[in-house]
Amino acid sequence: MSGERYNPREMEPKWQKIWDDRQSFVTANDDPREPYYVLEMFPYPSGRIHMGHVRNYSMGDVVARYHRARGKNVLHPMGWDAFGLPAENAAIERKTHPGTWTRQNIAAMKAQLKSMGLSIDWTREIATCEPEYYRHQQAMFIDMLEAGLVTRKQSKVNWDPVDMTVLANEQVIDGKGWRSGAPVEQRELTQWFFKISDFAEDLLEALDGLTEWPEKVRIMQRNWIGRSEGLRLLFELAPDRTVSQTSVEVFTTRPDTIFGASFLALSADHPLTAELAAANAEIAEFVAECHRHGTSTEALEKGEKKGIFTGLRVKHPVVEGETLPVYVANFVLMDYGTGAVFGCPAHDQRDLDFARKYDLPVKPVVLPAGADAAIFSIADEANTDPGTIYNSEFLDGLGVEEAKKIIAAHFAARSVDGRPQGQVEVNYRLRDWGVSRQRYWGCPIPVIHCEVCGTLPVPKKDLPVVLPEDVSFDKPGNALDHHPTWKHVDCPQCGGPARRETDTMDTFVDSSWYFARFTAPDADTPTIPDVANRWLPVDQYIGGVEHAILHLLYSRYFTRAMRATGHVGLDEPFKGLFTQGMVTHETYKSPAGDWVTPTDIVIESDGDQRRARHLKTGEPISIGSVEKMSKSKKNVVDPDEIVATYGADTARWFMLSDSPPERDVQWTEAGVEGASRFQQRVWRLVSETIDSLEQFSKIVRGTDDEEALALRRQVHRAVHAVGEEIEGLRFNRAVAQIYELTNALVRAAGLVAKAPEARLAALEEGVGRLVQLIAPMMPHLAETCWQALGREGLVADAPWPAVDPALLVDDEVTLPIQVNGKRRGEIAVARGTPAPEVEKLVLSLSEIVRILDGKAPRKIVIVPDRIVNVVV
RNA sequence: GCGGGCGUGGUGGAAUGGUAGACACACCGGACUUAAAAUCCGGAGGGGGUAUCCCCGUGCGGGUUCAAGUCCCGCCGCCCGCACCA
Repeated sequence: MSGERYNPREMEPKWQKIWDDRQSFVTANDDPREPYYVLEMFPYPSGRIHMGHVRNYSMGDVVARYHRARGKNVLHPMGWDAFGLPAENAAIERKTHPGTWTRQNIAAMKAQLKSMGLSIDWTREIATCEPEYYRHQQAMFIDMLEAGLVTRKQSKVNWDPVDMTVLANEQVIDGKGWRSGAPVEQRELTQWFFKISDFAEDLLEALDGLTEWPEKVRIMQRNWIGRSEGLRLLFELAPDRTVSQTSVEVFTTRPDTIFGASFLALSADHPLTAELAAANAEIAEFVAECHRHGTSTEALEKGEKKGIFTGLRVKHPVVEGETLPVYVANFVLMDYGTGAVFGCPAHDQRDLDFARKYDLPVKPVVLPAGADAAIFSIADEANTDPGTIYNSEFLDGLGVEEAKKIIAAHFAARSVDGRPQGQVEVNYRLRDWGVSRQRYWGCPIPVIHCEVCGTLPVPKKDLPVVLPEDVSFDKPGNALDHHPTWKHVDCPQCGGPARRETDTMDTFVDSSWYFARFTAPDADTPTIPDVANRWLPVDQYIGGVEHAILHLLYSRYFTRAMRATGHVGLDEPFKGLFTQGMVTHETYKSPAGDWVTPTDIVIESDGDQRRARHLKTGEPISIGSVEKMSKSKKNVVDPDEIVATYGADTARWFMLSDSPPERDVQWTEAGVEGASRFQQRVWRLVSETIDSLEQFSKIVRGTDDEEALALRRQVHRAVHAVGEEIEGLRFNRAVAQIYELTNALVRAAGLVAKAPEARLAALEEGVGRLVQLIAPMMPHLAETCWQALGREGLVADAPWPAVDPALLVDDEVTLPIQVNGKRRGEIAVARGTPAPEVEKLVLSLSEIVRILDGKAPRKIVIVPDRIVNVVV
C-alpha cells in the first residue's frame, strides 16, 4: 500500500465512469427530500473552457456536493448559451454552418467539463440553439405579446452600414463598427421590445428582498433602473412664436429652483427642433452635427456643452412678464423625460457651463446653510447642496424638499393648453428592452407580417419557427433575410401572401429563462409550473460580476413576465447570488516587446528574486504585471493541460485555495504544485493509516488517551468549521481548516505506534472524516481514499459527518494576559473559571508581579474564557 | 463627476472590538540519500539584546475604548461600475 503515489490520471476517469454508470448525480423531480438548486452561469460554447469556467464550476460543485451530503435533493444542471454572433463569424471565416461549429464546440467543452468530475445531472442538458428549447421561447413570446408585455416600436439604433446590422453599444468603438471599422450611423428601425420599464418600480423595490445578493450588484441595478421623482412642467411659448406648438414640456427634479431658470434647452431630436430645423439651415446643421457625434460616443464625454439659439422664447412660469430663450443643446437626451429641460445655472453644473458659454444669467436661489445672502455668489461651481430657498418670492425661506412640494401644488393648480401646468412624475433611466437582432443565429421571432391583416403571431400549432439549414453568409447582413424562400409564408389569418419576421431575438432572452427550463427540460410546455415552483428560485447562483446588470436584470424581468403568462408562480429567479472574481496570471514580454506565453518560459529563483528565460531561445524575459487571462496578452493557461498534468482535483483545489472567491485569483505554477503536493500528502496519510490498521489491528474504541481525545476534538471542530465555511461560500477558509486538520492527522499518525489501542480509532475516524471534508473539492481523490479505507459505497453518497457538540469546546481555555492592552503572558484555566479566581491567578503570575513592581493595578478587565487586561 | 470596494510579512491571504500575521506559496537550516528529487523536522514581520526580555508594526493623521486591522472623523493611493439621466 504505502509508497505508491496517487495517480490522478488513472483514478479520475475511473471515478467519472462510476458516477456516470451509477447515475450518481441524476436528480428526480419527485424526490421527497428538501430541494436545493445550485446553478452556475451556463457557458457560451466558444470552443474550449477557460480557467474562469474551472473556477466557477469548482465552486458550484462544492456547493452541490456539500448539500447532497447534507441530505438535500440537489439540482445541479448544465447547458449551453448557444446562439450568438461568434458562430456567424466562424461560419464566415471557416465556411461552416453556425450550427455545426456550435455543436462541435459543445461536444468538445462537454468532454472538458466531464474531465473536471463535476456532479452535474447531464440528463437535463439543454442548448438554446436547439428547436426543442427555442420553440418554448417562441411560445412564451407569443403569450407575452398577447398579454401586452411585448410591443413593437421605432427606435434609434447603431447601424453598421458595411456589415448591415445593428450593433450593441459595446460593439461601437470610437464611433466605428468593431468589425467593419465603418462609421456607425444612427438609424430609426422598428423593433420588438419587452416592456421592462413597466416593471421598473417593482424591479427596484424587490431588490430590498434579495438579501443573499451582493450589495454591490443590488446597487448597480438600483442605479441602472435610476428612479427619479420630479415634475413635468409646461412652458408657454411667447406669442411671437414661429412654430405650430404653443407650449414646451420639460421634466425636472428641481422645480424648487424655478425662480433661477434662465433658459430652456431642447434635444436635437425633439419634434420642435425638427420643425425649426426644417425652416432654418443653421439649426439643421447643428442637429446634423449632434447626430454625427452621436449620443453614445466618447466625443461628448469630454463634455463640451454646445447649443444654438432657436429664436423662440417662453414665458417664465412664475415671474410675470419675463421670458426665457429656447436653445437646442447637444446634452439633452430625447429618450429621457420629455427631451427638453429648463436650465438653472446656479444649481446645476451642466447648466452653469452652458450659461457661461452663452452668457446667460446665473441667479442663485438656494442659499447653503451658514452662507450670507448678501455676498453668496456662484463662480465656476454650481451649488447642488441643500439649503434655504431665497430670491424666490413665495418660496423664500423654505427648505428644498418643502419648496418642491409647494411649487408642484402651485403648478398643478394652473393650466396651460387646457392641461395642468405641472404634474408630479416618476422617471426611470431603465429603457424598454429591444430584442430584435438582424442576425441568423438566434431564436426567430415568431411573427408574420401581412399587408392585409397586419402583424400577427405565428399560431402556436405552427411552432417552432425553425431556422433554415441552407443559409449563405456570402453577403453581409442578415442571412435569414437573404434566404430565398424562408420568409415567404401564407398569412395565418387571411391566407394571402405574407412575410415572416426575419429578425431574431437578442441572446439575452435565451439566458433569461434557462434556469426554469432545467427543472423540466423535456416538457412539452416551456415549464411545468408545479415543478418549476418547487425548484425555483435557484438557491445559489454563481457567476461573473460582468452579468450584474443585463443578464440578472433581464432574468428578473422575464421571471415576472413568465408569472404574468402563467409559466411560473414567482417573481425572483435567484435567491442567492454569488459573483466570483477573475482568474489572473503574470504577463511576460520578450526583449522585442512581444507577449510570451507561460508555457514558453522557465522561471529561475535566486533567493527572493525571480527571473524568466525563454525556454527555446534562452533570451531574458521580463516579468510583467498580473492581468486577467486573455489571448491578446498570451497569459492564458489551458485547463486541459492542467488536468492532463496534475489532474482535475489539483486544479479544483487550487482554485478554491488562498484567494477569497469573490476576489481575483492569481494562477501560479507554484500554487498548482502546492495543491498537487497536498493531494499526495492526503494520499500518504491515508496509506499510512491503513498500514497502521493492518499492523496493529486493534482498534479499541472508547479508550482514548489525551492525544487521541485532543485529535477527536480537532476533527469535530474541523468538520463543524468546514461546513460553516462552505455554507458561507468561504472556500479559502474551508481549505485552510482542512490543511490544519491534515497537519494534525499527519502528526497523530506518527504517534499511533506509541499507544495504538488508544489512538488508532481516533486516527481512523479522523482520516475518514478528512476524506469526507475534501470530497466536495477533490472528489476523485476522496473516492479513492474512501475505497482504500474500506468504507461502504461512494463518498459521494455518504452523509456529511455528524458533529458531537461536546467535542467542540475544550474544557480548558488559554487566557491571554494583557497589561495596558499589550500581551504579556497567558494562563490556562478551566472553562468557566469565575472572574475573581482568574484575577487571583493573574496577580500571582511572576511576569505580572514583575511588571506591577509592587504597585496595585488601577483596574483589571476580565472577559470570561476570553482575555484579561490589567490596567496600571 | 456620482456610486461601490480595497489597502495587513517577500507573496496569496487569516483575524464575532479581545494573543495581528492562522493556512498556504516562496525562502533558509537540518534529517534521509552516493547525489538529486520527493519526504520528514525546524526557522522566520522589522529593530535591539548572549538570553530572560524590550521597542516598533495592519496606507497616513486624529479620535472613541481597559483593549482598534476591525468603530468614528479627515486625508492619500489603487481597483471596479455608471456616466450629459435634467
